[in-house]
Amino acid sequence: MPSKRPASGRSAKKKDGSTEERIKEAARKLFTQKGFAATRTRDIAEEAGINLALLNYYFRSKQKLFDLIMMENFRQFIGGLSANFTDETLTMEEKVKRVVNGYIDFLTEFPDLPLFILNEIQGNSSELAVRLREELAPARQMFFQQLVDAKKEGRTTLDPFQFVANLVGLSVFPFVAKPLLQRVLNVSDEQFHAYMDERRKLVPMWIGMMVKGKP
Amino acid sequence: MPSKRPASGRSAKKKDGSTEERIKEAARKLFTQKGFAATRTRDIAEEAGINLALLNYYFRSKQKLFDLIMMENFRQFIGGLSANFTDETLTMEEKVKRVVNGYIDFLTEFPDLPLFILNEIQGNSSELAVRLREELAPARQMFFQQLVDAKKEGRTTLDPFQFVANLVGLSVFPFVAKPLLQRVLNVSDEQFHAYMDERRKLVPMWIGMMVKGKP
DNA sequence: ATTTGATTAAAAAATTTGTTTAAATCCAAA
DNA sequence: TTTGGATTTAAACAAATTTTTTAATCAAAT
Repeated sequence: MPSKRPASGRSAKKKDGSTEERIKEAARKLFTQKGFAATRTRDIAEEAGINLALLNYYFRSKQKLFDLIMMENFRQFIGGLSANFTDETLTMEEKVKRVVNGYIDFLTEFPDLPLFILNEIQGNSSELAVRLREELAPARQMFFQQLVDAKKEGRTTLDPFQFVANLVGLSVFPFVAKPLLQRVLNVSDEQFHAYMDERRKLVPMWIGMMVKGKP
Repeated sequence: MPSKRPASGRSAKKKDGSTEERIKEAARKLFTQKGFAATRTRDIAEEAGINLALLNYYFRSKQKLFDLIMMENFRQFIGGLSANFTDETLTMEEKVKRVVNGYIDFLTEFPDLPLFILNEIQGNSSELAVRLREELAPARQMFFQQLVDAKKEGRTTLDPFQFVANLVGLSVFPFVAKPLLQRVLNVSDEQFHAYMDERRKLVPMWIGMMVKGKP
């Protein structure tokens, strides 16, 4: 076994990035696309254009590599959320706007990330689950408080659970179901993108209507 | 190799259903729960309480068994949708009510089906994609017509794509994200069920608000 | 009673796949 | 230029898994 991780020295005789980085990117692509079990180390090596043994040389094992990728993906996924919701200076409406826009930006760039996350949370539970709650605890706390206040002042009757389910359902679900929606409704990639762009304004508006109550 | 598929004769010396059926049910459970790659034929055999060789005896291969299960799952998933949307006698509001209720019933019973379907559609494409469009073509046709009519009469400005994205997002997404929502918002299984029950009325109401336009 | 299909246990064969080894190559510093 | 460690490669290894085979048992139908 290699005594120590190779220094981040020079290398990268081929084209772009260091080989370590190329392996990570290839792994990220395949893991997020097909999950852990369905991804073979050989595929990662081929995608990265490197020798199979290099994968273990740099990352010790498939599992270690996967854990690394998963954690990075995960951090990115909830990063924006937490930041927006713990901002004291923002009104609820403003938060919603920012979260929706943030997700649409993010998911346009990494469309297969949410499905990956959802799969992992269902299957794995242990590792992810704990970190999930920890990292989102402050945001949840602040959000609940804000909703409770609004309820007291009679500005809404909407339960926090339903609120979150709707917010994330309306913003991230279209990306999760992108292939399905596109096929069933006969929508091109460009059209889909345009629809998502529309939703930057629509979703906050709809959420607003839901919050205000039943007419 | 077995020359012909065993007749569906009697047998079933153990407890319930024919062994063929028991294998299928075990396979359905594991495949939908963990996906193709992560499921071992040994696990299926054990879950079904039968000998490993029987799996190949009845279904030839893991892949064949999987394809069978997938198609059946898939049919069930879109069955209700199609039926409701092609019913000429129903108003749009009534359709929405029925689809939402249908999904909540269905997904309460088979919570991990949608994630399975979404994964398959993303990964596989070819086989599923074609059948998907074929089976839903009449429903789509009728639904579009109805929406176009409503637009003409000024009853709505909502695009069909956004309509469907919202409808399915609000009804099925909570189930897809169930583990995530439960952990982050600290919700028990019973509470979750209660929330979903609430949504039978809430979602149609929200959809109604969205259709009517922006206040 | 004989036959036939269903079922099991065990093992073997065949494949797939993660990991390791041993040797070659490369590069910067001595 | 030589040297030594980092990097890379081809090949093999080892373990897991799917599939096939063989032989034996059992239950029902002929």
